[in-house]
Amino acid sequence: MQMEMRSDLIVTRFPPSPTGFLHVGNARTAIFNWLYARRMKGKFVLRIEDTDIERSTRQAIDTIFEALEWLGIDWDEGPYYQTKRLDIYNRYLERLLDSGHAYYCTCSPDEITAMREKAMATGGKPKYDGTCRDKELSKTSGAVIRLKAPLSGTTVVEDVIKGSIMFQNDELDDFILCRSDGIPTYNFAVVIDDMTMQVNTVIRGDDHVMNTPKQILIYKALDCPLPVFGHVPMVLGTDKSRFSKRHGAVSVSAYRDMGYLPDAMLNYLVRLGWSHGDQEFFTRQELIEVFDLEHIGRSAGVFDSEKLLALNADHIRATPAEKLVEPLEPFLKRRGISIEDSDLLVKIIETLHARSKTLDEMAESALFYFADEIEYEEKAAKKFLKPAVLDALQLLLAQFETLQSFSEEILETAFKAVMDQTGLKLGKIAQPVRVALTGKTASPGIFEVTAIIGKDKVISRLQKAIRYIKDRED
RNA sequence: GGUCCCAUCGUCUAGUGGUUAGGACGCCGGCCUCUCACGCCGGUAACGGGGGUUCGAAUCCCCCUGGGAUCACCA
Repeated sequence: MQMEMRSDLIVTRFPPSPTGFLHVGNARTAIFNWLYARRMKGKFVLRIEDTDIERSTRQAIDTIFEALEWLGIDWDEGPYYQTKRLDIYNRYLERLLDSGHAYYCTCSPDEITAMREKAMATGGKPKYDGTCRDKELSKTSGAVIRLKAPLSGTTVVEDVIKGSIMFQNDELDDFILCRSDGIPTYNFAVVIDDMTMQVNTVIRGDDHVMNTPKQILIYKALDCPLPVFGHVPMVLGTDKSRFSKRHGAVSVSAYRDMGYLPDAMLNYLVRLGWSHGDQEFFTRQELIEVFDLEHIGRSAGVFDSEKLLALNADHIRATPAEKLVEPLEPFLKRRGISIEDSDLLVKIIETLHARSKTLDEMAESALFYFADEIEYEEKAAKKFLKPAVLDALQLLLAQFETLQSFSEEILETAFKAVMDQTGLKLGKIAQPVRVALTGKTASPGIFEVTAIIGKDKVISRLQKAIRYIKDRED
């Protein structure tokens, strides 16, 4: 094979077909390709495989772009669209026809089906029988173009992940390169695209291994150097079948909407099927620095949403509160809350930081800070808003009313004073106050909560609690 | 069914002939503590089966079993 002087620049690609949302499994192969390109200081190209005109939609394309953008995956070249490259495919088709590596076939779909069924019935392989292979037909409308594939010998896929995989050529048949409507088929378009886009590293899903020998045959017919192939194992659901809707959320956007951080998603998806010793947590930058193809595993992996959730919590915790303001906003807005004071929001986030596994959960937990009126959880009120704490609450209210500053330190001394006066321990006072201020039995620290809610609201919430207790006393 | 791939705790995995088989998620205890979390400490749990090779196999070979992928004018 002729080796022209090509640079050793690594070129990878991600070629989604726009027939739906971005599936996490596809996202993972996109991530592998992207990370490898970044790691190798190479190039990552995006290509839209829209030759299935029936099922491809503009909306799907936009959804995929959005999901990639959210994940922080950027591309250096493209997006290319296969439907805009028809003339390029035709040029190579001509070349194959001229060199005798391809031929026109006029067998009808019905005839093909018939020969396939016949072969099945007689125990043979359901392949095209080569009826038109040597007829040297010329172009006619309705004809397809087939590859004149070798009848014997072997084709070996040197896979960087799986090792070498050998196929007998007689298992393959003269598959179609170009459909009767002039649109190239997947296997042909992929090869021409990868070739002309200088893609030299093809990392893709396991489900493509059976296509690879066919594609290699096309490369060879064109006398072109082969790219490096690497087939990554599939993502499975808990029942070990291909990860799909019935297992739960499968689209990247769904996880975005549930309040996952893109870096957590990235981290999880990469770690599913790739490892770096015992390390579990990776920042985006770390991944770019250490990702490699050698440590991609050979076996399929089950998508574990529990682990993703835990990892998301880790990433939330590792993100400074200021950086969470923007991503959190949509989740607040969804609950009718819009924040003009981002300093306040930072303080709020700091109290929820270690307590939230998702942004959605964080927004939900933050609700009491903004409420005009606190609704008590029934059990909480019943357990803590009792006459026995009335004195303490009233004393605390009196303390608060005299306070000029509402800092955590000063608040703490106010609580101390009430503890001394009543002889109650902090826990006995903090819980009723917590219910009064948040409506719940669990919340961030009582001093920070009190400080953030602020004097006016704290006083009115305390007054409401006192009234509540008195009302029930009667 | 043909072809191809895969096989370590429930799950993600480390491991590349000699380890008390390690880590993480989950789960179960404990500590911390104003609640809930976080954090910390501890525990639970795995080499699918059978043959080889070898002084010695999770590691190498074969068979079986089990799982998965794919067999289109879809990608």
